[in-house]
Parts: sequence; C-alpha cells; structure tokens
Amino acid sequence: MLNRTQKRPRGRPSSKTVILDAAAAVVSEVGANHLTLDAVAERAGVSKGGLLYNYPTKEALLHAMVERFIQECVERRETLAEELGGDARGNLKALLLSRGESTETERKTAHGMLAAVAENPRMLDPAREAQGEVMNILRNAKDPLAATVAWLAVEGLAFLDLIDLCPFSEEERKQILARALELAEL
Amino acid sequence: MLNRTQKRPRGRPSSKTVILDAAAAVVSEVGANHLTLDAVAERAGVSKGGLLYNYPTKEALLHAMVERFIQECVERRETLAEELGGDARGNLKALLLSRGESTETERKTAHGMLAAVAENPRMLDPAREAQGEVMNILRNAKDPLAATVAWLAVEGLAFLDLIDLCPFSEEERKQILARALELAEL
DNA sequence: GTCTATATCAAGATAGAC
DNA sequence: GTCTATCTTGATATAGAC
Repeated sequence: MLNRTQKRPRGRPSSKTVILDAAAAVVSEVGANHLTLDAVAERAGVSKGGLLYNYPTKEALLHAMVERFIQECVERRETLAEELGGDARGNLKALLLSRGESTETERKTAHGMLAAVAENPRMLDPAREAQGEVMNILRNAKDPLAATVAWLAVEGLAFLDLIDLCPFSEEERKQILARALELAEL
Repeated sequence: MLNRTQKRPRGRPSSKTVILDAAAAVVSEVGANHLTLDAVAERAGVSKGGLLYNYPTKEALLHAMVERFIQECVERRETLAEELGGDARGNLKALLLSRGESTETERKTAHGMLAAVAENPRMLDPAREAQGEVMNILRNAKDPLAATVAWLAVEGLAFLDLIDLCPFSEEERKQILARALELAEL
C-alpha cells in the first residue's frame, strides 16, 4: 500500500533516492542526533532548498528513510523465501537468514531507524505493521516457540551490530546463526 | 573503577540522584531527541543553573545516565547470581533472568541509552567494558553456543521492548524466557 | 550549592528569484 | 525543480548575584 517509490527503471536516480542515500551515509557517520538537513543537503549535492522541496520537513525525510529500510528488509526476505521454496519452512529460514546476514548498505540505512526513533518513537509505526507478517511466519513454524527464540536471537545480533556493541567475530556469528537455524529445526 | 556514586546511605537523595531520576522520566516520556536540559531541570525541581552545577554539560548528564544504567544491570545480575549459588550455572541463569524480566524503572532508564547512543555512539563505551563479564559467563557455560543464542534472544526481547516494538503478550514472554532457559540447559 | 539573566549558536523552516 | 537568503526558535552554556 502507498507504494509510490520504485519507479524510474533507468536513467539517473531521482533526487529523492540521492537524498535518501546521502541521509543514510550521514547518519551512519555522525550519529543519529547529528543528522542535520544541512549535512544531508551537502552530501546529496543539493541545496537545503532543494532538499526541502523533496522532503518538506525533517520528519518527512526520516519517515521516508524508515519506509525504505522496511521495504528493503521485506523484499530481501521475500526474495529469499521464494528461492527456498515458498513454504512455511522456507519462509522461516528466509526470515532468519535475511536478518542474520545483513549487507553493508542495510547496516548503514539501519542507523536511520535510530535517528527516527530518537526523534519520535511513533515513527516506527510502519515497522509495527510489517511485523504482522513476521508473526505469521513464526506461528506457522513446526515449533513456533523455538522459532521465536531463534528469531529473537538474530534480532538481538542485528541490534548489537546497530549500536556497535557486537562482541562476536565473523566466525562466531556464523556459528551463532547456524545454531539458531538448528534450534528452529531448519 | 571510578565508583564515586552510591554514597549517602540515608537522608534525602542527592541532587545528582534527583536529576538522574528526572532525566530518566523525561526521556521515557518525550523521546530521546527531546531530552532537553530545561525539561530535566523543571522535572527535577531545580533551575537550569542548578542542573549545570551538577552536570556541567549535557554529555556529562548522559554519561552519568549510562553509568547508572549499567551499574543497575550489573548489580541486579550479581545479586541474583549469588542467590542462585554463584557457580557458572547460576551466573548464566542470573544473566538471562535479569535481562528477561526487567523492572519498570529499568525500562525507563534504558531509554537514556537511546538518547546517549543517538547523541554520541562512543558514549556506550562503558557498556562495552561491562560486556566482558557477560562474555565470560557465556564462555563458561556447559554449551557456550546455546547459551549465547539464549542470551541474544533475551537481548532481542529487551531491545524490542525499548523501541516499543515488542509484539508479545506477558504470557508469551514467559514462555519465550522459559524456552531460552531450556535451550541454555538451565 | 542554587538561582536569574543572558549570550551564543545551530538547525529547521520560509520566501521568492531563477 | 532547484537555488540563495533570511527568519525564528529552541537549546546549550556562561556570568555573576544570592
């Protein structure tokens, strides 16, 4: 619903896209509270006026960042789920893997979530909606409770990453993820 | 180290304590970005000058909030660990329980962590240090990998709580926590 | 140790030209 | 659709009285 993004199949990226990329880069570098419109405009190569033409307020910008992040997460999960068969088992595996092995860009854009929640906790409402599908996947698992624990573990890992407090090596992460999959009987 | 708090056994609480309580209350109500010195001063019943006498900068205030939060977590865990026998098994159980069943005040003060990390990610350095002991507990478990997954799950739960995105009922939480303990062979 | 008053500044937002 | 220039506000921090 409300999906006005994802147009413009070729040609140069839209200003909106350039701005969102710039905002993600800035927030991952300077921290959530120092995500200023000036910094985003400079990084995006537009003036503050140009920025505010595309996103009339800072809240609008943050909202767009949240929506894009969620969209990326959902798409990644759904693509992977299809590759894995599209059944309940594949959906669960896709959920765990897509959260457990996040890409570099995803980690960057994730910082925008921190900025959003710091500015206004209610700005995560879109994430709350998207969580409904996650709950469905967990409920349809063979052992829903085990699946939930496994999912929470990968979420915990992703969160520790986000605040740069993850004490595990790449090797340990792999073991952890493997153990979580095992727990969920995958 | 560096433990200058925790004096004043009786009598009215120190200004510092009153201020930290006020800051925790404010941040949990208005969100991390709107934690202003004015609001904290008003809530604490002191003037802004009085506040800045105790904490010369906002960073100093946030730093104190972080330290207190970590101290509370560690104390809670250690007290519980002692009650549970003080061995490796008791330590692990205390770790999981202390994070899984957080108190109301703990949840409030936790919001200060969000404010701190939003302001300056490096302000979580004290938490990074405290994590060393957690890693020790996990390493000493009978099945370290399972214990790690269980710990990450309760961390994930605590984080979802923090951003008000936890989709589980109180009953479901209990089941989840029980399952995590089972996974860790407790 | 706490107060009032004020300086300073950063940042969000507006107006209007091009 | 993008720019420059400007307005306005809100928040940190300082200075000095009590």
